[in-house]
Amino acid sequence: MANKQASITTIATHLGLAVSTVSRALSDHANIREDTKERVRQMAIKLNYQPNHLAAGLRKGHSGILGVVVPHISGYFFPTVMHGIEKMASKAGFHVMLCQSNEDVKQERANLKMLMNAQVEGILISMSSTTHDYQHFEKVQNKGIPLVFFDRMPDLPTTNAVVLDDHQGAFGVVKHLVEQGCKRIAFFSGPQHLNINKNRFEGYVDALESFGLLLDPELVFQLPNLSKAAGAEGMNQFLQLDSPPDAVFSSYDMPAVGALEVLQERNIRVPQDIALSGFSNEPFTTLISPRLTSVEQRGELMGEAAVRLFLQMHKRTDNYSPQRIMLKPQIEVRGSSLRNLL
Amino acid sequence: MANKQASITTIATHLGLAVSTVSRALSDHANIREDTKERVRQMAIKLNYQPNHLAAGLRKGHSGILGVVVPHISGYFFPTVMHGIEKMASKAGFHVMLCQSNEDVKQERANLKMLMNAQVEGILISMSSTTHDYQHFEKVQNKGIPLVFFDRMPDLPTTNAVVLDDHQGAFGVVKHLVEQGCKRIAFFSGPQHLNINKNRFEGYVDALESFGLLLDPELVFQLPNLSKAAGAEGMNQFLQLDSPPDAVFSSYDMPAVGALEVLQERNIRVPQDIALSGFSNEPFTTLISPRLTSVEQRGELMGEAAVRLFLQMHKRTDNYSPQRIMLKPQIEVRGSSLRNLL
DNA sequence: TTGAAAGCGCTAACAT
DNA sequence: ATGTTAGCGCTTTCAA
Repeated sequence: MANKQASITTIATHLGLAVSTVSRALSDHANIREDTKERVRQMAIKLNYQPNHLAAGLRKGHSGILGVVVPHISGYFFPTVMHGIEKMASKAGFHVMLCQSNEDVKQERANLKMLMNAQVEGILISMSSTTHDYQHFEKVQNKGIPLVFFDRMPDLPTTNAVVLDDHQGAFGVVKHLVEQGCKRIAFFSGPQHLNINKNRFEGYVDALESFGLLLDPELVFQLPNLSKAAGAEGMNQFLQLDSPPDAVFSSYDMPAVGALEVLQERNIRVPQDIALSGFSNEPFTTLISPRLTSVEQRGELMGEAAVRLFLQMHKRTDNYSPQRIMLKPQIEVRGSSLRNLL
Repeated sequence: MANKQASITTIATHLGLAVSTVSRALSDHANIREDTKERVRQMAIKLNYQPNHLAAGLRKGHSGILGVVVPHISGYFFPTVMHGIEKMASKAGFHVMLCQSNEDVKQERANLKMLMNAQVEGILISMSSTTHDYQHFEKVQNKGIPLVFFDRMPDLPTTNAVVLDDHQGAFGVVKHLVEQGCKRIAFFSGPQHLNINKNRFEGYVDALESFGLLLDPELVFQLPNLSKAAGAEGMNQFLQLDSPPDAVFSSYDMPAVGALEVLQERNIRVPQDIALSGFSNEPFTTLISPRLTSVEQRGELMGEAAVRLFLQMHKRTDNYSPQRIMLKPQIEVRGSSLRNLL
């Protein structure tokens, strides 16, 4: 029962007007008589006219589309960021085109290419974890398409990005643990080539130094992945040490749960014997017992800020000095690390 | 440093060929000499040519874009579905354009309009909870644009949809609870105008009847929202009854956690005194203690199936008889409801 | 205030 | 095997 698509031309013919007049009437151009506008609007409704963005975009030279590439649409963090992006973008009149790289550089490259073909006016991207060279990013920038990274970014002088201050987040957690009387603070670390993990680790190291604690390599566990099992493995390893830690700070929440389960099985008290903290503030942190101390990543804010940065770059096409926006993390102290309950 | 966009015309001029030849060469048309193709390809690379999808779409009369509308990009379920959608759509060569309605009909209408303007070739949508009239859906269908609902759908004869068999899921949970020896099974119900909640409730009711249990209205609590607090409220209400339930089945996971916390505070044992089940199988169900029995919703599968259904409809533009795909739920039995541990 | 006409980049008849 | 040409639906000079 498909109606034939009504176009501006259709309206024009029906009304005995020129297409240009109709076009202007529809975009509320000043030099069109009000009654003409009204007639056009009525006819548009009558014919169920829908503007064709493709045609308008082609003619005007911009598509009104904003491209987004995430490593994956799952878990808690990325959807939250996307929520912020979509909200802000649609408010600014942009359509969001979404891709996932599945943590694979090849797909990431394909995604960027495809988005450029779709004539997006900008791309917001969080790098895949397998991305080590950045030529595909340069290609985008060379085309003059604003490229904004969020959360995961390459460390280049040309990088525009919105990131969490992971260093400060990690530093703050360690500070808190020290205040709770912890002296041997262990660390679960993620893959170091991602800026976020590097910064979390450095925040941990710097905090130890600041508070006069030694960095013991035995107390740093490289997570093979970000699962509960990985955390359990790390925890078991720590417990075999001659002098086990009195706190474990995990770069991610899920491994912290793995650690917690190991501790509960062995009847080691949390936080009294070993305090625990994660990072990301996933919703489940408040559902487990004890509740898990963690660092809020401000995903929605991050998404909004990324769009805002894009909008800035979009305005000034002249040479624009790269900008990095650092969001302040917020440490959510909960039962897993809070010893002084009074 | 923005390169001037190279077009097919640019390539043609550089090579002294006609645009049509270049166009054909690039799409690997049979009637073009191999060496010509090669020259064109080389020049395309040299000039850093990127095809313009807008132009191609306009000319060919289809955009290669698939529109998706979700109530919100947050929580666990919708991102999971989107993951499946994006995966499948990109495999089929479609770009995904994403909107959220924020559970607001007005925004939902605006989203559909916008997607139609963007000339999407189909729309996958999960209805907002405030949608009660369906005219905007009919508009889409009248334009001949395939419209596929997932999870939340209007009950119309024209509805194409992929949904979970919520009735069967709920029935199965009650059956399991009965098998665990529960006799007074209470229910947390969601807003009844959404098909999913209606079906879950009916599954509960039908199961009670099947197993010879009476439906006691006192044991049905209408959730004011889907929060932990709502579940706690319902649980407290049940506990004040003269004869409280020995099982609570919540239409959603989060309220079940609220109920669990109330029970733990009062030292009521789960599952021995009161068994508990949720619905949705959110990741946190395996992180809390006891682990929460729940119903897996197959989000990724649902997304994939929705795209597949769209692809079917897309092929046959002739009159297509509406199809509804029912995904089989899977009941994940866990500690919160498992009494016979041997 | 309105109209005529060109053209965005591409594809697809229809030539040759 | 390649070229010529028209046109997708829209915006925007330029002209009236």
